[in-house]
Amino acid sequence: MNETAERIVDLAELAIATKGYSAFSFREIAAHLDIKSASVHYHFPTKAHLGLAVAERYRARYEVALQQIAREQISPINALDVLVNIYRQQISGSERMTVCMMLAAEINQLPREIQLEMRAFYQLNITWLQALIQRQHPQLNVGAASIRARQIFALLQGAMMGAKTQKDEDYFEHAIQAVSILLNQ
Amino acid sequence: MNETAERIVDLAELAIATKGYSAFSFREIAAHLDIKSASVHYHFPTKAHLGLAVAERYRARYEVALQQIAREQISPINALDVLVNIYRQQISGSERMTVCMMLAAEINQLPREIQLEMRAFYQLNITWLQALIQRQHPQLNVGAASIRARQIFALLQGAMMGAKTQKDEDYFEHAIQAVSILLNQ
DNA sequence: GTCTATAATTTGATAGAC
DNA sequence: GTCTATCAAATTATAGAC
Repeated sequence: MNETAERIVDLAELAIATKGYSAFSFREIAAHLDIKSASVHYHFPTKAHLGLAVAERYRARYEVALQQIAREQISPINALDVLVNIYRQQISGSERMTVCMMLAAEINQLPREIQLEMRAFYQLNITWLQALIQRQHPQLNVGAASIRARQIFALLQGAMMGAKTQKDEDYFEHAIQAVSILLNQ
Repeated sequence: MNETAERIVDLAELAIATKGYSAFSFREIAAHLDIKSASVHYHFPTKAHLGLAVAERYRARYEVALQQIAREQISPINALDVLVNIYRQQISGSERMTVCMMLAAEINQLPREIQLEMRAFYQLNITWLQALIQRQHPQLNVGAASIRARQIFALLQGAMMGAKTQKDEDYFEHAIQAVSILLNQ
């Protein structure tokens, strides 16, 4: 992927995170780059291709970031804090939601490949959280840890959605206070 | 609002909950009623009017339902269970998300009036939950109860989003197990 | 209250020149 | 790799007949 393609994906990611997949357009991306929409089609033949590129890169980055956290061998509590911070940074100080939240909400409207990519993103987060929970509670079995992981991830997603809807970053901070409650249960 | 207008709002609500505000169209609603889109415009001059009608009715129904639960004087735990059930019923056995979740995700794209309506819907739920939490924990101050309310509501929203994204109703059931954990903290 | 007809705009996408 | 030009379709919305 060359530099222009990369910038197209950057802008598409921002547009998806802010307006959603249904509402963003090739012409809008093109205008930001001072080129024509036909040129965007040169790099990504269809909207589905561009959307998939955004989703794939988004997941790949999380995969790297999550592995990085795991390698640092910090405590589960601190590791979870780092993850929360990654999400916090995405939404703070802007109208942006996250790619994950927007594509999750629009799941029924997405091309199949992007749907699968989103499910993989969810699974990546859940699996990582599950391992973290088992480090914190070595006696817990996989099933119980997986359930706890879903609770924490749901909380995180809901916290972001509420904060953006209410335009109130405290909403996020208040909601995620429950993350450590759930981790330590 | 006459019968046709009511059915238009019904279909618009389903369309918004399934595809979102950006993606639903007057023609689609009209087709389901075997009329033309111009006739839909007779009942609701603009898309913003129709969207607002959906949001207002949605909130009004919750207002009634929540008051009803409060009147029944059941325990906070059981009352919370009834609320969870209302959300569960909306999403179970279909591709539907909830109106609240879809409009929350699309908040940046919505006409101002619908944005305000959505914030009011959030506030309605939070306030109700806060009162419920204070019944369960009479010693808790308002601020702490409000924070706990946000946690529970975030969890509920995230649980629905995850279940629909993963097409896995167990995701919802697993995630909302944390509701009682948070209530009893 | 519903229709036909249509305007004005936007969108995803393609053909072909440069 | 970007452009012009264009297509086909969809969208919100309005005018005016019935």
